Amino acid sequence: MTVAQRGRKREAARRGPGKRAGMSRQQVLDAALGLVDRDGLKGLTMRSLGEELGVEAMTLYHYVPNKDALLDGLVEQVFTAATPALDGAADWRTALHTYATALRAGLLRHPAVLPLAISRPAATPATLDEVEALLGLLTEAGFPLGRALNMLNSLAVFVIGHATAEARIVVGADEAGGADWIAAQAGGRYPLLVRAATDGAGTDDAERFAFALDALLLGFEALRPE
Amino acid sequence: MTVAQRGRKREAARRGPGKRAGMSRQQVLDAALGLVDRDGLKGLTMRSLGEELGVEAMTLYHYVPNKDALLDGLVEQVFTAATPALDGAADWRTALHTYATALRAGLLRHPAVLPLAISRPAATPATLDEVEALLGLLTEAGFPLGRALNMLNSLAVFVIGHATAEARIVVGADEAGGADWIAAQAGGRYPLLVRAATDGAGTDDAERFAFALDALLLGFEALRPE
DNA sequence: CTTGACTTTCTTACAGCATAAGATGACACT
DNA sequence: AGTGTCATCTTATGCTGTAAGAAAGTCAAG
Repeated sequence: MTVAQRGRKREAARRGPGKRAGMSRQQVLDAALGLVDRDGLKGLTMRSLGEELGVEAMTLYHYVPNKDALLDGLVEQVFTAATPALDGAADWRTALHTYATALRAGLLRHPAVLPLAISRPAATPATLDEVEALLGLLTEAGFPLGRALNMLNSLAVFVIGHATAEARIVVGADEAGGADWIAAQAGGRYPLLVRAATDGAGTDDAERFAFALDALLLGFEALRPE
Repeated sequence: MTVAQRGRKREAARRGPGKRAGMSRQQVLDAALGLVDRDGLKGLTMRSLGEELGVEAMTLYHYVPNKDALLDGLVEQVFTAATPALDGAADWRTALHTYATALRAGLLRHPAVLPLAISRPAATPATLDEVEALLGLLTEAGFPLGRALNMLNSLAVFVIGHATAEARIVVGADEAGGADWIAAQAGGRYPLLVRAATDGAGTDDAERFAFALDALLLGFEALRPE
């Protein structure tokens, strides 16, 4: 589509049927992720991905049963890369804090994939390892198993949700929802909102995340049995 | 609610150009929401929506500039309906609790729309009123304005994220991620996860939401200045 | 060295999608 | 009666995912 795309595309070298391009599912996923990062979700079509790899679109169906599976693979990919390695023993509070912070950072490296992430469960070996380890820490600390699981799930939802909200991926993005807009909506009806918008108060994403994360973990602590 | 929503499609009565069908943006949105509730996001096409309303697809472009705007309208619709009316003075804790609980319930009435909701900001009059009121409560309680805004945003993200995760809208849904699956993945590698899965521990969505909400609000309280 | 199965790729084709452009008729004013 | 504006339909275009099958390479067995 763009100049950049033409630059990146492999020289297609007019291959006939039978001539192998030598690909793997992993390469397909990598290329797809790159494409999504560059052109957004809408930029990922079987045709464009094929072009990226110097291959016809239908060839991809040999590595992936259909496009939905490709998207699932993308999410899996992102999660695996974003899941931090937990280095041994720490108290559960700092472990969860580290986990959440690293996960957020990792997810924000591929913002366009996030809308897919919330509705698709990603159970990769990496995440399972992580969850198991964290469950160990939490149960040791006195949380019942079910509650510990709830905590981890909530934390994951929390991080993914925040990351998704931060990366406002509005496809047809042409919004103008600033202070002026709010003020125009109804003059004196929203004094606090207008003040906040003009101040720029409460707009720092990282700060909001840090604050809310602290609050959540503090709340978990407060609700700990014993 | 409307005729279309009840599933009774209008008889298309072969209308010529110029013959009015007498519609409104609101009717279009209502029909679209009904269609999405019934057939899912993929079931909503301009053609199907037109058929639902007894009208050609292109006619819809008179009420909506393009499909993306239609989707935005859908989100707006759902949020407006889901935003609870806040009845006057209460302490901020219970106000936020009520707000979050009602919002979750409202959102879950249209699960298929939720994947759209996280990435699309919905600033409707109803939500603005609500936010302004809650901001009032929070600043009165001693929270700085920026922090109060952060709290509300985080709470919204929290609720939307939870609701979206609850309504697992995997389009090509054919997962089997139960205890057996986890066990099969790696025999004794995930003892806690397997135990949780077989127990069914930590699987109640409503309970998880209630618990995490309590934790978050408790954390907010703990981080309150003064 | 030939044969035949299997794998990977390409080719062609189709139905469905959003939507651009413009024709058509009906109503509200003048 | 004439004119303009609005709501609708008609037609057409270039996308999309993917089904079906042909072609060419690789490889194992006879």
